[in-house]
Amino acid sequence: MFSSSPSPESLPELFWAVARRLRHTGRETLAPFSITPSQSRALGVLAHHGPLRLSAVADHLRIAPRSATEVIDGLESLGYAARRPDPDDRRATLVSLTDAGVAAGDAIRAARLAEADRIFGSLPDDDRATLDRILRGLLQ
Amino acid sequence: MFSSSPSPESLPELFWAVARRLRHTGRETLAPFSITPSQSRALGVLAHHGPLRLSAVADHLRIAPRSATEVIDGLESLGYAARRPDPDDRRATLVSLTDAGVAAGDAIRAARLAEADRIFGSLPDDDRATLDRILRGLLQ
DNA sequence: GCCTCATGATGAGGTTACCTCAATAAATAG
DNA sequence: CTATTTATTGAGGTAACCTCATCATGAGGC
Repeated sequence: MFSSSPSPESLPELFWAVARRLRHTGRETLAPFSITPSQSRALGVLAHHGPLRLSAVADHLRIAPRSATEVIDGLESLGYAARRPDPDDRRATLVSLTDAGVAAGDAIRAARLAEADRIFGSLPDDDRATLDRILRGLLQ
Repeated sequence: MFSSSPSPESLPELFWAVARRLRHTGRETLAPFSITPSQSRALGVLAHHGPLRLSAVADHLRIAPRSATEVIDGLESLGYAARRPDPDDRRATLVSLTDAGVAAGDAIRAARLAEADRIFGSLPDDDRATLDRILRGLLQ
């Protein structure tokens, strides 16, 4: 059905080929939790920072505030997050994880760790360290 | 407006941070051509393979045939591609690049090369080779 | 030649993850 | 007290995919 893909010849192409593979296994990791990638990112942010305003969630996810509303809507309908008014500012809404949300966050984190290990764990230690160093360099 | 991003602590996170940067500069590279990334991919495929059936384009892009129809619609409305009936099969449509399409393809290719050089060219030669080797390993 | 089944493209309609712009309410500065 | 700013959300839009149904054509069996 699909043409055989030629092995990528330039670094960007190679990089994107690996990204595609990572995205694919990432989707598989998330599938059992029936959570979307962006919801899982938001869940991670809330697990890490505790209750946040919607605008703060948007900030951390680097998306528009309006988009954070949607992501949190999703998490709320899954029973993983809850909104409550910010006692300090009646315009604002605080989002926090429910117990189920915390549990899901832990499970997803564990699954992600296993996934990372499955993919990057195949590399020898020094390659992992080198990859880390080079990628960090590409980030400036 | 945005929170300062913490430096990623795991390889996948690091990888995605680099991907985000690459995607961003990729968008900037493509912007002057007012072509979308998927249209540019299709243009590349047509430049490389010559006239193709829509289904073959879909194959190379690894998308559903129906989606190739849309991408080619876009390229056609930009004046970069043209449809004509396949003389060998009256069900099929051949897509080929117009002169403008070929020119745009060349310009985009050059811009992409410059972009890759700007990003990966900052690495020392041996790092580039090592990155190439490690990424290839991650592809299996 | 006719019938059935496979194939190529596309219409209709859906999804995800974003976006902008406008509205509303509440806070704050002058 | 008024003007401006801020926090969230409704309305509506986009890109890049998808599936399913439709329609024409091609190809094989008899």
